[in-house]
Amino acid sequence: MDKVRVMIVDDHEMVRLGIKSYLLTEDKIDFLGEASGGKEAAELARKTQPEVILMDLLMEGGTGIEATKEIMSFLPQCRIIILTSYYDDEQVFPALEAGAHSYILKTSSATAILTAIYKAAKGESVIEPQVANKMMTKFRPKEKRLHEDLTAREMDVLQCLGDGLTNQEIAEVLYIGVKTVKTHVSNILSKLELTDRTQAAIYANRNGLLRKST
Amino acid sequence: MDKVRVMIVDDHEMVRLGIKSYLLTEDKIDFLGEASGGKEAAELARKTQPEVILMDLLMEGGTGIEATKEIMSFLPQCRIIILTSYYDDEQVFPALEAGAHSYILKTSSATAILTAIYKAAKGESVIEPQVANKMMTKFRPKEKRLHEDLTAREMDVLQCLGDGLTNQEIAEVLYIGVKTVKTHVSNILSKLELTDRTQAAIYANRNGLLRKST
DNA sequence: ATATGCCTCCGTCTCGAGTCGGAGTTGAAA
DNA sequence: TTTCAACTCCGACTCGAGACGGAGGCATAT
Repeated sequence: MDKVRVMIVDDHEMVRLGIKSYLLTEDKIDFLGEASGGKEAAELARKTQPEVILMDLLMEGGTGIEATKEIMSFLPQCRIIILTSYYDDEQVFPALEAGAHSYILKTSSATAILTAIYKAAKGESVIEPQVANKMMTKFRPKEKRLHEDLTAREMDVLQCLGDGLTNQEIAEVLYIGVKTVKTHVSNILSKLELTDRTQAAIYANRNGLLRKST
Repeated sequence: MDKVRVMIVDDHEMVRLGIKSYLLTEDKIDFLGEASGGKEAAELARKTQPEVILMDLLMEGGTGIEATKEIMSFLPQCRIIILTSYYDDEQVFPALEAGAHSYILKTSSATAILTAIYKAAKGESVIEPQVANKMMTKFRPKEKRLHEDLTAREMDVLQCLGDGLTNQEIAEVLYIGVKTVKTHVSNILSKLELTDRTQAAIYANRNGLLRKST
């Protein structure tokens, strides 16, 4: 069997150093190079055509998700292993949707990561048990992303609710009548299956649906 | 000048590898060893008497805070540099109170970390600008921890508010009358300088004041 | 041309939320 | 013992919230 062609993407120089120093001691690994950001990663992947990419999720200037999508678009046979620090990351799903192949934690031992690389090269997925649990809990259809049924205007109102504004205040912010605000609020509560504005405010806060100007 | 005696504490094997591989190339660094947890760190520190310790904040089985406290108790002249992944960490203050000397992010370059080590050895502190900003925002007296004026019972009610319960539901949960709940809610709004339960619910959610059973 | 969906607004009605003032109980501190 | 803070409860009052039904304007799709 040939060497496995691997590249690393991570904005933490230390993490790159750590992985690299380990990979270089393995004679079945062909270390192609490293990148510190999404754009750089795509370029490097285009040049070196890796079989496996170790990709950090959280990077400054664009997440690993976008990089994953881009790379998958021109290198679909490439196996991308997501490396992340926390298992309660909200980005597990987007990552897997983007085409990530495995999802492992940085707390894993170096040997576990090596194993993941070899498995990925053979087409096998590696998902941490902790991450798998999160996935299962997220798969309940109800609580998933209920607010995507909202219209644009309703989203505006919901964001105001998340800031604790009264109907009157919302009306002033959005330049509409109080009655109109009430209509929107009623529709929001109905669509989100909630009973009052307080629960809507909590929903907005827990799902990060807030105005930027806050 | 003598070599700087340094040890590493981190439960991520890769991070230890990365830092170690870098430190070993520096001839002004005397690398004493590494530990993966708080207890192990304290033992190693006792044996090797390091001048500088690079300590991860988030570790399985006890945070770096406790380890920092323990080490400072028998090695007060030791400079402990906290290494963390995120700057919005709630543990900045506890860490500094525990005796941490510097607070830098893992996103820092390897050279920046080296600089921090040398500065720490000379007694200088290094605080990331992002962390410093967080500190400043936390220091504003108003918005600081306004909810610590609340009584125990009021905290109970606030936690229920944070879950979106009505007065009636809160009364049932806490085995008290609705009127009593109203009294508590009024006092809470007054103490937190808010106008209605919705804002209280937002406050509770943004400050992590929620019931564990949720 | 008709239909559909969204945004806007109106009036009415009910009900929970919140304020205000007052009051009894307990337990701990002075 | 007295004092004080916290928890509890009451009644009466005001007001915003939310439900419900109805309606017109406007854009897009069919």
